[in-house]
Amino acid sequence: MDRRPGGPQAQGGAAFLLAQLGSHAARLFADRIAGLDLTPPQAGLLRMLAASPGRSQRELADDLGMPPSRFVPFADELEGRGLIERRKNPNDRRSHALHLTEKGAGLLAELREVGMAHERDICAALSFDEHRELVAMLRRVAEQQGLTPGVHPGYRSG
Amino acid sequence: MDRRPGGPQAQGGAAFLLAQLGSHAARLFADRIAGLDLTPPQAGLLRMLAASPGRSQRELADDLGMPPSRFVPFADELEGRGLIERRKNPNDRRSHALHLTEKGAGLLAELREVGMAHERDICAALSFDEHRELVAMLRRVAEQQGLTPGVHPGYRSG
DNA sequence: TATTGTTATACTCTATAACTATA
DNA sequence: TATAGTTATAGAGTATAACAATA
Repeated sequence: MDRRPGGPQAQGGAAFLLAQLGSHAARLFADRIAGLDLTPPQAGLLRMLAASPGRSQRELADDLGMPPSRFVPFADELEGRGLIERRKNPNDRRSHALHLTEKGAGLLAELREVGMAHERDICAALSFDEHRELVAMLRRVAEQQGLTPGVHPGYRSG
Repeated sequence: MDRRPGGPQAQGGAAFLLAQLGSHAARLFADRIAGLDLTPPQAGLLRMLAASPGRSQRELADDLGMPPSRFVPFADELEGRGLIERRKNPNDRRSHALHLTEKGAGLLAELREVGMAHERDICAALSFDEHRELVAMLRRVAEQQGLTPGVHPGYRSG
């Protein structure tokens, strides 16, 4: 029986473990990609641009959970580093269509390798089958909670 | 086969899902306990004081991942609300021994109920057995990653 | 001389809201 | 008149470091 004060659910329940492990995993990931001079939101944008190129800044800002005004200097830096580019939209000249550059695509490839190493480290305690089961359960929970696959605005800093 | 750009691990791996679900669960929990006028770090301190009363501010600040200077106004507010109290330590008069008041213990009881409702909501997609399996796996992962049970400094804001 | 708690300051981060150009 | 992007400003939140009391 769990006698830790605060109640078993509070400290040992799935919700708490998810929050604890999630913040741990996010911090570790941030440390890893710092070696590529990227922050988690920056990595997120690169992935989003690879998945669906040509979207407007406003849409992307919404997905990243940041106000449009904050997105501007955020995109400025990546553009200055030659990783993304703003293309003029001929149909609506107010909006910019954002795209990954070749250099950006190259960095994204490195990012994927880092991501796989990260996955291995986080799940080191699990067997191959257990890992598969865990992913399947987490996916169901995420879906039931209405979370969009592949994007989360929980990123912090950057 | 998973063809989403960014790679299957990046967006669908366990590490990503943990981060996504963890931040989701943490945000939802923060919303819930806002009804008790508590932030996640405040709730964390109440639980810590119930688990091990009489510790010094420095120790508690370390566990919460905040500098001692920030802990001062943080504890001030809870003391002002009559939820915790600073007792003089007769052995070392530099340090304060922090304790939960009766009122603080009462609020902690409410907090537990909120925590259980939170747990049910987050795991609504899982059967009883699946829930048990998930918790067991997450505990193993957390232990292998060297995380301290019951405490995590990933809290934000408050 | 080192450590606990505290205070003060300076800085980063962020959102709000004003502004422009297109529609 | 409404919207995309941008800029400016003001506010919150935070850490760093100086300080006082005690060891």
